[in-house]
Amino acid sequence: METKKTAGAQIKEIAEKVGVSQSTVSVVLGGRGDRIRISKETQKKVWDAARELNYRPNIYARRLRQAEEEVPYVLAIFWRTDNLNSRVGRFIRGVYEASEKRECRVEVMIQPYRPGELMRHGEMLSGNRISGAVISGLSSEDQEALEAGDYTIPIILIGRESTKFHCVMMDSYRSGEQCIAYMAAPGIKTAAFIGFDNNSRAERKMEAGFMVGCRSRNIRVKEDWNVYLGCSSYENGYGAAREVLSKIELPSAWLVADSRLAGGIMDYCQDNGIRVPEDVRIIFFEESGILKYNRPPLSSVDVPSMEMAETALDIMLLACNSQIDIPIRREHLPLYCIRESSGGLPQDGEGKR
Amino acid sequence: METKKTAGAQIKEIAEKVGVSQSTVSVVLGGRGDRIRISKETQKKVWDAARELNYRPNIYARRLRQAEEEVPYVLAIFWRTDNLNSRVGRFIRGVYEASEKRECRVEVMIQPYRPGELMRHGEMLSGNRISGAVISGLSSEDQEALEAGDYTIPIILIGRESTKFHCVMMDSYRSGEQCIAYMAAPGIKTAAFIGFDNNSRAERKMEAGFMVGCRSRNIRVKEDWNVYLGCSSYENGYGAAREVLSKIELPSAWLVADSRLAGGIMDYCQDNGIRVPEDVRIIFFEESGILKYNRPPLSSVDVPSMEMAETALDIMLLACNSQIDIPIRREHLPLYCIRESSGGLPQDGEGKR
DNA sequence: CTGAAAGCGCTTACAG
DNA sequence: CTGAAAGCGCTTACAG
Repeated sequence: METKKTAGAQIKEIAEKVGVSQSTVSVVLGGRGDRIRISKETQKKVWDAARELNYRPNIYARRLRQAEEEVPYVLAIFWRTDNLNSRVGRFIRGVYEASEKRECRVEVMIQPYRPGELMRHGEMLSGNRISGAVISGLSSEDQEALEAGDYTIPIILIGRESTKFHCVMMDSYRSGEQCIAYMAAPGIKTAAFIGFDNNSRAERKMEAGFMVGCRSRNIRVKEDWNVYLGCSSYENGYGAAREVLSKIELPSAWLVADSRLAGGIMDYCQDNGIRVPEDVRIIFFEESGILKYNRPPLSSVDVPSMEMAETALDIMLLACNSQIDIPIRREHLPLYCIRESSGGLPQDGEGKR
Repeated sequence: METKKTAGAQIKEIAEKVGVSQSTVSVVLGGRGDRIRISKETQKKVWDAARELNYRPNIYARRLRQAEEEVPYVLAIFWRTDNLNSRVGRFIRGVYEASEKRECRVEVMIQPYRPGELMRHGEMLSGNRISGAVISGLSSEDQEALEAGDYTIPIILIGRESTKFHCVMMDSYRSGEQCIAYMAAPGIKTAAFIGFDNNSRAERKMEAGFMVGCRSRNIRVKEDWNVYLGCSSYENGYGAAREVLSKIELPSAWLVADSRLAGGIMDYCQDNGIRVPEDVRIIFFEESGILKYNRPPLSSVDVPSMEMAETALDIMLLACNSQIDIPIRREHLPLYCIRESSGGLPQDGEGKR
């Protein structure tokens, strides 16, 4: 019928070469030679032949044969190589904990991809070789290529809108709104947003939510007061703080789109006698393990990776089990680490929603 | 012979229920119903039955059947749930890039485990269901349990010594030595190490290397000058700097075991007119994306996760292909991010070895 | 101690 | 448009 597909030797060839049966080879290579009492001599011949023929066991065949009670789901997580930072760790943890909670076996494969090259792994997405896929860090280009394809498995985008696929994202607008809610206080008169020139859609939404939230609280904001930087650097942070402070009236509340600007901003304030949080309240986007250990401890908002992972898993399970045919879209509230820099410290010491 | 193993419905049952052949069911569920022109009606019946019987495809059977030219290696990475930070991302990236370099297909599974519960996944390690395993963050307890077992697949420990398994680690001793080499300069008179009470073996080695390196350069060090903290906090960093400065003569060079102490240490220096790097040169252990944006930019040493991943992959490939029977042990030099806080800035702006 | 044979759950050429 | 049958590469009872 069909011809042999895989390159490389298999158990059969080893058996032929050594002149023993396949079972013997299998037992030896499976490490059970001694237990089944295959002669030392035969064992050695088998190992030698395996090495010589460059044998590589087919893990899938083994797994199929040794079938477990419960067939696991195989979830592939596609993550951009240039973005493999701590968020991927939290995401993985989220998937793991959610799978425990749901009491289902999920095998997590992680597939890094370079921006622009997602479709090099296209065969994995369209070949029914996984139960579902989560794709993070998609560029417009990659998304377009992806949407041109046809898939039977559920595909879940993280942090990107799509009409064709499921998507799980952070509600950036509400996160901006909520930030000012955390910082608002009777005395606060003005507010400003510090972001970037080439800002993402999510960042623009966060800014919009922040501005609207300010206005609804009668905290004065102006497009003009906001600062847009070319990139993160100490100098840009320092300069941004100076620029904002030259225009606004204190006390003020700031939302900063990147915590790497913290050093420059905080130093400018300190150098100029601006007290945080008394004169300026600040929340930074993107939590870093180090913000907490600043003086004052710095507040942050971040993508709730663990929760988003849980949702992604749920969508996969749902899609695998009941053939939902319309894409699901879920927005999550961000993760707040509210510390002193934003004004009030919640009672539990460190507020995480 | 043997009885059916897996729970849940299979293609066969769906076929029986609907009254069609297995091929038809397979084609429909594989998303090729239209292409093969299965009637819409049959397709619907198949889907309905699949849902009703709670069908879950066996991915391994699919993969075996659709065998590719090259059988991939399946590498499982065991990582502690409480340690899923940015290092796991770098490690994954390292494995990916190394597998590209070696031109071999490697499927990376990531298996989080809770400290003390590694052996809950023991069956995965001993069942020949993967090509090899990398285990990071092993506790003594888990290691002991692990070493009691018997395995045919290569197991590679990250950052732990073992006589039974392969191991890949950072050369902490040399990293301490090298840190003082970076900070040494004619004027530097003293040096100190800031670490923790419950320090790890690796930390003790780093301290030892640092001390020896100092002495060999005639930079004065004393056990008494070193400070050992209970945990990381702003206050502990601040206090540690005060304590060290009360004993030593300037200029001095410090190696600090945790970059989260940076805030407190740098603030104490600033508050007391101690200039970094003129009076005190500092290197912190553990790189954080934010250190670079401090003023002065802070130097760090860190575990070279990507390189270690590459080595781990090489060991797995070697072990899979030639049955090395003695454990391999490889030590790596750390990753240095040398910035202004340690004195000299290398010519390329940011020195990474 | 070793071999012949069944079968894990799927997909795919092929015949009709 | 659908079915019968082969076979992916392994492991495992069972017979000898």
